[in-house]
Amino acid sequence: MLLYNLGSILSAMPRNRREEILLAALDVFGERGYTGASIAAVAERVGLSQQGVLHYFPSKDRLLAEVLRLRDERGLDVIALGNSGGTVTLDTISAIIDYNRERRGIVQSFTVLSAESVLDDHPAADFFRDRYRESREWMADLIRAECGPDLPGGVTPEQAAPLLLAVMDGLQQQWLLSPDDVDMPGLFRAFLALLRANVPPPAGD
Amino acid sequence: MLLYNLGSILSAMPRNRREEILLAALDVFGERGYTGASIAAVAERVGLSQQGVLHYFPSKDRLLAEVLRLRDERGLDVIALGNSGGTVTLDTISAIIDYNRERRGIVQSFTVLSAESVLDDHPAADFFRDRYRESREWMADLIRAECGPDLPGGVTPEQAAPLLLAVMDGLQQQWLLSPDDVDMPGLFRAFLALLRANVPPPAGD
DNA sequence: GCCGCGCTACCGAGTGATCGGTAGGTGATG
DNA sequence: CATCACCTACCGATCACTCGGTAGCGCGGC
Repeated sequence: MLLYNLGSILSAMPRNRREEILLAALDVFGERGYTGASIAAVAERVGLSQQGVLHYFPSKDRLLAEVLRLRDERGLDVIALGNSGGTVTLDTISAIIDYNRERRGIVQSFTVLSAESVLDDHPAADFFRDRYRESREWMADLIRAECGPDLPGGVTPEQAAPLLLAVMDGLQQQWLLSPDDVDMPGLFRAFLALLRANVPPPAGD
Repeated sequence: MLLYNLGSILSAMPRNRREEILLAALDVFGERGYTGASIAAVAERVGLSQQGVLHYFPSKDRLLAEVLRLRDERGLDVIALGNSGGTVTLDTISAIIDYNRERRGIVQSFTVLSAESVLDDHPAADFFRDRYRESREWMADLIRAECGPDLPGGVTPEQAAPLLLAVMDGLQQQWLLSPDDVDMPGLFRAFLALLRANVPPPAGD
């Protein structure tokens, strides 16, 4: 579910130490997972001591929270940026996935963190639970607007929405493991083709 | 020691220590992830010392490897169980997902471990990479056998296979976070309906 | 029958490394 | 003189893993 989370934010030069740390932390979380990551590793990446990082963020949990908050704040801009002025469509999302293929680190960070969040008492659980809920609603609206209320096979937009998010997540998972075997953008477009297939409704109507 | 005898009397199925450890490890890995899990936690769950566990499995990596092997065996059992003697179909997979809903711990273990495997140098990376590759081929065959070579929207079975696996994984992710909001089996069947939208339902039976 | 011998199944104690986090300081800037 | 930025030093906990045992069991020899 890497929708808001595009990489363009990260390529920008960090303005201050705080932000520098947040960017490094996102990288490290993506490489080792939240549990496996250490504050010291983040510190090393920005040329600080571990306590230097703790000066800006009082705990590892808070650091994670701020990393996620940063993506939330900035990510919405990116979608607006992706199709300047127009409405978001399924093709916009498709374009985002195209772009994601070149930002493996970011994809991995969010895939890892969201998957890890299902662990017992994980500090990011609420974040991702809310995020999925919002995304499902948003996607259902988007699908209905584009495909109408009736999808092939009698599927509803409310059903298609979690399926679409699942496809995004699942494809990222497979792509991260075998980038050469899995054509993530092509497969996502194939899924869109399933949604948009013109199939005569089974019975009357 | 009398304790051993007592233990085997109390447990319904007197399994050996190795297997006991593997089952406990699967649980612990599912709850804390591989990185976050400790050998000591596994040991405590089976009433051994940490060194007792290391007596059976020389390292944490090896323990993980054996756990995954066990899970694969069990998974095959479930498939065989789901349709005794017959060929595996998409509905068989659907039945497995029904069954999985009542086995949250197992689903979580496997979801967490597979997601974690995309981390750099993760010991389960090869396992899951191979497993996905095999599953994609197997699923493509299965879809072709059931839906023919042409799916709605011009999608091929080779495209539908990774999509189906992605849907399974992604739905598990959402379901684990919000079990009450996500009807995993129903949504999976909705995806199957998308795949079968233009094929007439099989006659007979 | 019982005695030693090797084998399995563990455990207690400890290794060095690393973890997240605290306490208290220093030096530069204002 | 105060505040910020960041440090050294340290803490207790925990990590995977090693070492060196010991207790019980089966087995062969006498």
